[in-house]
Amino acid sequence: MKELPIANNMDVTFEKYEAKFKALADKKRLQIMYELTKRGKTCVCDLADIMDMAQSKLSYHLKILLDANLLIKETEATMNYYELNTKEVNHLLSEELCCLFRTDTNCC
Amino acid sequence: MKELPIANNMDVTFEKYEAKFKALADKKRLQIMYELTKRGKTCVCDLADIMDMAQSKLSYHLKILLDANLLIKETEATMNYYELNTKEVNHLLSEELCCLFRTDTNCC
DNA sequence: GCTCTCCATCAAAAATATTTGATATTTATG
DNA sequence: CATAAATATCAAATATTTTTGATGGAGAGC
Repeated sequence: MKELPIANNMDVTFEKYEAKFKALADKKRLQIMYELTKRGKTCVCDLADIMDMAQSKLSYHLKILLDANLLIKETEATMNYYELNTKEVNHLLSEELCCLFRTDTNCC
Repeated sequence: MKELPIANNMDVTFEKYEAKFKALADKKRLQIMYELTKRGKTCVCDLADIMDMAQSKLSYHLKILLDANLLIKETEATMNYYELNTKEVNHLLSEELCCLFRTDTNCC
């Protein structure tokens, strides 16, 4: 029976948050979050205009945010809509960051 | 006179948070934060033992956290002590993350 | 069925970040 | 003063992430 270092049971936790912070660790992705906070549910094509970003590049960044569970995706016909995963963002970020990346009733 | 895109005044903000989230976006660095949350002010040599990490590598990661203002550094003689920048961490992270990376009176 | 729009995915290239081992700096100690 | 301990920094090697342009699939309209 292999002994594990004490901190090892935390590894899964660290990995989980690593993924989430990695997703947030990019200017462009923060701007995507910001735009979605302001605009609510938005399709990729509109977002491509707003962000002035090549479509494949935008898809790449959206996927990273989606995989981190920071966004929610909905498909309607040929269009894909993305919106903020408010619950997850609120779980992660402070009240003070709400103006930027959170949508709350009692904030700001 | 050059016109700036509307979102440009936010760029500085996005860059600021990009740097902070980048610093948090690493398993090892999250573990450093965790250890410092538990232990308080700790010298690099002790941290190297705890983290089981080469000294130059540890210094590299500490510098990233320090540059992001997530840690505070104090020099005493030949030893360098690091501790959590509680204020900054609290400004960034949610209450729910306090058990891991925040030191608060009324938390957990 | 053909063509168009919307969007994800892929592979190659480019850019960044991390690791490693060596070296330099500072202070303490004999 | 010589040496040792603690730590930062540097440069080269690796590894990871991001960008780019091309390709393909799915639904809508003709």
